[in-house]
Amino acid sequence: MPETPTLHPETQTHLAAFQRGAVDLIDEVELSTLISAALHAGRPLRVKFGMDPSSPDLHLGHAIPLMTLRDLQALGHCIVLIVGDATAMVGDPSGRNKLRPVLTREQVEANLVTYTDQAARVLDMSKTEVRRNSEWFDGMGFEDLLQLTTRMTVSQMLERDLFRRRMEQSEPIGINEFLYPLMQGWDSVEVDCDVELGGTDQLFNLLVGRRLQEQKGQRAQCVRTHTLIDGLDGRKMSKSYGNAVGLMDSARDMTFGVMRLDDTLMGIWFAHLTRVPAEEVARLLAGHPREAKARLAFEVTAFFHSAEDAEAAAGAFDREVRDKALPEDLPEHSWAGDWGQSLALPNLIAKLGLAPSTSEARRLIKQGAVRLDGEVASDPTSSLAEPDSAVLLQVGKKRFARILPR
RNA sequence: GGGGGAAUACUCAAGCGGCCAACGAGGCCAGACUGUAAAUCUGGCGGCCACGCCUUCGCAGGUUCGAAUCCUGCUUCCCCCA
Repeated sequence: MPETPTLHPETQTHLAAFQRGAVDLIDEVELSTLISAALHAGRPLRVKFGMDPSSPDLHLGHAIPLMTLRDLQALGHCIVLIVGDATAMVGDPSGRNKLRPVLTREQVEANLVTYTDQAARVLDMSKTEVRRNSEWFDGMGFEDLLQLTTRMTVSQMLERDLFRRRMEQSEPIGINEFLYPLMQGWDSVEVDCDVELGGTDQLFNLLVGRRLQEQKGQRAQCVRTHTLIDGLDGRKMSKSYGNAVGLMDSARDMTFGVMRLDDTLMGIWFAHLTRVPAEEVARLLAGHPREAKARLAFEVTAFFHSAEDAEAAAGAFDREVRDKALPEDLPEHSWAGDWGQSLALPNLIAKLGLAPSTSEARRLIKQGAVRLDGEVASDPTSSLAEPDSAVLLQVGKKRFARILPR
């Protein structure tokens, strides 16, 4: 980013908060003017951020913009969180090549609660303005809707690469999906937005806001996009890929999760999810990757939990994974009455939930993944007799159970 | 309104009427190796009272000794023309 030496230092500080981690910043000059004007007038900027009410489980990918919003909040700006309850009934086409399922109002409300609970781990919700866009869309009549649609043409819509791609691949595009960018843009008009934040996949939608505001005679909002963070394995982070670390995860899960991160992604994670100074990050990355990652895991975990919890989790990781010791809180199961004198090993494993089916359990046994008191049990036809003392059953590296006598 | 296509396991995607629990890829699981990963190598991925049995290829029927493969109807989607 080119420094602009003529800026007032305070303006510079505020601008830096927007710049940090930004991919697109439209337009930087506009924004710095806006900032200094706001500072001068002693008014906060209205920074809009739309939540996606269709996926209530937040993960670290979602934390990236929230961290920025947090910084802005600390600088005194006003965060306007838009709950797209009206848009949710349209279905956001972003990032999906398929039509999205449409949500009901009830689902949206339920998701909103979960969402804000989670966002509160990063943001000060008491200082956050939460608006539902049904506030203005519910009252809109058919004529107003038509008016809205006249503001853009089909070819303008098709500029969006996602739509174009879907056209080319003969995949369906619902007419309602064209409404989505318009609605999102209209939100900006309604809340008199100064700056809108969104993922890089949102750029098109964000720019529609500029267009609509100008058409309505408002000052066009500035737009700032952030990286969509990759998941642990480099693919887009998503719960459905199982490569995500959730914001509500326990300190332990968070630490263990981050430690699974691909080495090459550590730099990005440091930059976006921690506020460790850049020089220090560089130093860490130059050192042993394991140390760097341990630090990353600590920073992230400590932020969402506490330094103590993070340390404890790090300790557990070292013991259990590095030193291959047993976890401290092994699930314990007593020998059940209806298991008889002895039970076939595959069935036992399935009953304890260590494998989804006896068939799967058999495979695991054949592959040498199962240990009884540390001894590999590789015969799927073997069975375990009711024990007189605790027996340790291990399936793979992560699944354990202690079987106790009745 | 007319015409032409498509529906297969988590995803993508093969599949001559028998040799199909169904090629392949991704993904996932396990083992080895490691710095926790990644990469690499190996094996596996419907279920069960398990050398056998049962249920799968959009849904419902039918033809056949035998169907994911043929026929009929239905449902959903896509494309083209109007």
